[in-house]
Amino acid sequence: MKTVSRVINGEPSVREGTRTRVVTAMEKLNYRPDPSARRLAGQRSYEIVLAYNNPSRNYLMDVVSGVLAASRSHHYNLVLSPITSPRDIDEIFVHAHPDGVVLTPPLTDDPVVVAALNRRRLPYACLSPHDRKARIGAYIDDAAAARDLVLALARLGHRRIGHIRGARGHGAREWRLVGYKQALRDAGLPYDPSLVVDGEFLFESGVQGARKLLALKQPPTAIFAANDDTAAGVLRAAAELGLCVPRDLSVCGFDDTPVAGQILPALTTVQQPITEMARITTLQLIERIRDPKAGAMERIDYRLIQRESVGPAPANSRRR
Amino acid sequence: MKTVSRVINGEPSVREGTRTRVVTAMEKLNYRPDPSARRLAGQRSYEIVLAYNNPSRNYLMDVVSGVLAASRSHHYNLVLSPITSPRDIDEIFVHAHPDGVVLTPPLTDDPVVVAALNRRRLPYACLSPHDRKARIGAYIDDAAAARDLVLALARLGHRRIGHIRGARGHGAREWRLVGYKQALRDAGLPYDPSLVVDGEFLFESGVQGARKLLALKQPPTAIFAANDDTAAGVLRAAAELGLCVPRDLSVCGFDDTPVAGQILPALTTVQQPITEMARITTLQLIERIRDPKAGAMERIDYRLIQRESVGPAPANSRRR
DNA sequence: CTGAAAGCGCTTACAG
DNA sequence: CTGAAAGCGCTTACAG
Repeated sequence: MKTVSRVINGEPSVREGTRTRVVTAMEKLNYRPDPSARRLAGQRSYEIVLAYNNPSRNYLMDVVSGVLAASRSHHYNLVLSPITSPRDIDEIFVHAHPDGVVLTPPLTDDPVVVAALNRRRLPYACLSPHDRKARIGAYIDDAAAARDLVLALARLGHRRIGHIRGARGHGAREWRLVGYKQALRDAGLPYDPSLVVDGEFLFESGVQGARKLLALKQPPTAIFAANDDTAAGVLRAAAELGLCVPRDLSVCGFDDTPVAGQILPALTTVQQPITEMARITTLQLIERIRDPKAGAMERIDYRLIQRESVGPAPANSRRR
Repeated sequence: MKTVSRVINGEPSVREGTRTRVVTAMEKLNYRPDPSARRLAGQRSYEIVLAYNNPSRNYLMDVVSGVLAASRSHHYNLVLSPITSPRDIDEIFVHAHPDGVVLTPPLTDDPVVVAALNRRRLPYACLSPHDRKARIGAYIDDAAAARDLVLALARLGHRRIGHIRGARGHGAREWRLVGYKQALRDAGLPYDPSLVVDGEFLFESGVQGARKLLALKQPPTAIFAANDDTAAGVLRAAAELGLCVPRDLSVCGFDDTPVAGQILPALTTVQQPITEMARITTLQLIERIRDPKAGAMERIDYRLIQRESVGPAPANSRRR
């Protein structure tokens, strides 16, 4: 019995001949280990919780695909845990006794959540956290991507470039602002705080933010929205004001969600491979479950996507 | 022991006083039944599989929310099962031994899938199937909703109304065409097959379909797209042709996805409460798991959403 | 490297 | 209505 168990779980100390005989017999009998029995006897759940409170459906489904792929390939089950409030992080454990947790932003940087996990000594991995040190998971270099985007605007002659920020608590909010400022420095443009307004990664914050920016005495000729939904809101506000994009105003987003390619004009944006990032994050978690010292924070490549929403700065603005 | 088990599982034959004593003790000890042990001893998984092959992320996440809500409230776990090919329906059972399955379109009407489930005598419920008889689950009256939409176009003076259909295999594709034809009859308009083109519920099919329709000798003045993504594609094609919506062309979609309210112009569409429908569908499944004769097919209400993409028919078209 | 025993924490008959 | 026994199908020590 123990020998068969060893073969199933890929443990050492089984002679090759014995292993082969066991595997052959398993195939012949079409034997599948009973998950419930393994869990009960082994005192582990083989469950991975995906904790989320991110409202974006597109983002979440891409994450789910990646987590699912990684967990299945290692015989883990996925348990979805929408977190209504970070204080309710413990409600996870009512529905599951997971072997590990995958955190999505902004839960990745929520002190209450992280403390609860640490207290239980439960392994966890983070997708796109703000704080990348002492964490395992995956991320893209948001700052570099934002810098590339804004630098491209500057090269097209834009001198006043607005930024509508992401939602508080999201690491991406901070890193994308860092990249924005870096690009201004690199392009020799001044940093004007009035050109940076708050946002929430939502369509509505794009509308509000753009209205505020475009009402300035010296309005921007380009707006870098923290994500595509926000950028879509900017397009809406621009249309309301009778501005033509990109002739009168350049706009860029971030994420390359489906809407980015479908909206008019199509958005220049940054593509991040969310499914792949989620898969890698989950793989790190699984390594850590096996060995508390294993797992790393992996950097994943992003890609700039050039579409219709960006053009040269209006001629009159250049003369200023 | 048996008595406690009865209390936990809400079974009869426990004196009220005894029940209270058990419940009090459970709370005092913060006792939670071990799911693995229940599964092993009870020979059931307490798992519900959500099977899907629908590419729309928005739709799927709404479905997940509803299925999750219903299954949690009845102590079931949700297992996500993306079905690459209907022939691979059996791959579900590699990862789970579910007590029941929730089917989403177009799997709801896939004969291979349904046959596999019947063969295993596994309870299942359907969300928006084409065939509503002999099924349990939830649906909206797609035909009535489509009829309302198209009738509204006719009342605005449109006499040539195009339709871009949904994807093959989806019940909604058929029912929405039924409603379209019904509206034409009700409005006394002829049915012209050249005004109905194929589609796949995708942005790209909207672009292609609209190009085809607008290239007709007598092009339509209004297009009813089978869903919002398709309608977004229609807007794109219209813009390419220099047509102004709704002045030159009226467009309506279906589903009221986020893009419907964000696109320019915002789409007139039908809102269906997908999360609620998924919740009800799962509840039907849970009833059927308990009793093979229980469960029903519930009709859920839809709502017409009037926005900017629909207007009166162009004056010259009325003179025809 | 392999086998026999004990036990994971419940549910299911079954006896009272 | 309640209790004691057996068993669900594995894994974990432990002996050889």
